[in-house]
Amino acid sequence: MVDETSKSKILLAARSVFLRKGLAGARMQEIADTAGINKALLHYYFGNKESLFTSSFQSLLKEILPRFFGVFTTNLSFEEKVQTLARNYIEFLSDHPQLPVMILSEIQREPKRLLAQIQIGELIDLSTLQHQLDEEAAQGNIRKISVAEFLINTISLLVFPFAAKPIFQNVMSFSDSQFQKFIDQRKSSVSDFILNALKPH
Amino acid sequence: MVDETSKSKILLAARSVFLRKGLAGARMQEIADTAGINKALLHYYFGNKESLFTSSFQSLLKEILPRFFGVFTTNLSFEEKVQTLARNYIEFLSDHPQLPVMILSEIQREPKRLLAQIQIGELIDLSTLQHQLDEEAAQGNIRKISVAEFLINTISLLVFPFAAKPIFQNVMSFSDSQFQKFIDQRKSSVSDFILNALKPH
DNA sequence: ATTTGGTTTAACCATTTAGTTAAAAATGAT
DNA sequence: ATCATTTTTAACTAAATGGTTAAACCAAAT
Repeated sequence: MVDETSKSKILLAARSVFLRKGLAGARMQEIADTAGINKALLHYYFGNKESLFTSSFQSLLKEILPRFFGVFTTNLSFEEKVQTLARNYIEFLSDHPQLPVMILSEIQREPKRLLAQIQIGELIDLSTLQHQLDEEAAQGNIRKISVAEFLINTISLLVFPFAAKPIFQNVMSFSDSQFQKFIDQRKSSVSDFILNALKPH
Repeated sequence: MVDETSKSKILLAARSVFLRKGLAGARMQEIADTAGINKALLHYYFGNKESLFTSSFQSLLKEILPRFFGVFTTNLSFEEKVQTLARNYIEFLSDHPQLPVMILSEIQREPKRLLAQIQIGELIDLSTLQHQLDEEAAQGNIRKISVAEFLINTISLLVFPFAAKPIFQNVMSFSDSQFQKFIDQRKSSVSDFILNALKPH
């Protein structure tokens, strides 16, 4: 059963408007309209714009972070982890292509306020992942690589194409459906690319 | 000799403020103050905020695009092109880490207005690059790869770490200098990563 | 029937901000 | 010295916008 309280309707609406306009560009009135309620109720529940933004950001992160990093707490093999990660990211971001840019830009603009909410440490144990990478390297399955480099390379390949979607489509003269086709292929091609790059000499 | 006209001082100041605050978040007064002139002169030269934004964006692109894509019009070998690309991107973005997010977010927010200014076609000939990739593949130097996939993978690996800088530093507990050290290593490690990924079976 | 909490209405305030204006001052070329 | 151009000053307008308020309304629970 869907949560249809006004509070959650507001959070959903705020998410959608902030996603398109950012904090500074969003209008409280538009959020109220989108939520199908009035401006007074916005302030009744959330006090002011910033606190609404923070709340909506928080509820968003709560939803997506486990989806993005949950795979690291599984028992999958290294190869399977990479493949699962790629599928998870690409499938979710295909439905929310504007998400990366909005998150990145709001964090860049006010890092302290938002970073506090991102406690990835609870979702991904860096030292365990580093152990797995070392283990694979010791067994000659992959080259030696630091967890920092592995993570940033993997996430870069998965997320950036969505962040750069409009400019990429422009450069390549891709229609929306061509872009989506290209992106779908990446579910496998990105993991191939990464696993190849990590193949021992 | 540096161009010290008011007009160019304004463009520089606008660039810096828009870079930090974005179009909606920027204040004309702050731009005037940064430029060391008054608000009336802003409007005297640029009429309104949007036209100032467009002008400053245009002057910015004119400066950075050749730096980013000029390598594709050289006679360098494929390997050297990748290496040069990596160096160029990383060196420039190290000095302007906020640039990617601001460009991506403004393009996402108003694609038509800004994409018109990005005529990468004049800087990078896709079919020539595709030929070079095919050629290398035919000679057994690399795997077969489309120009779209090659470009997006390469640019992703080079640009995304800067876009994600604050969150990455947070996750990794990297200080600024640790981040810079990590980034410096990527001048070679990214090209290695790419060239490995493209090594034939 | 009354209370309670959520919700609407609609008017209102205060502030910020883009943009304007007109006159004066500075600057530099002729 | 004069003239055109650039720049400043400072006050002003108009609009947008975040936020407030108080009274009324409604539905469900008691």
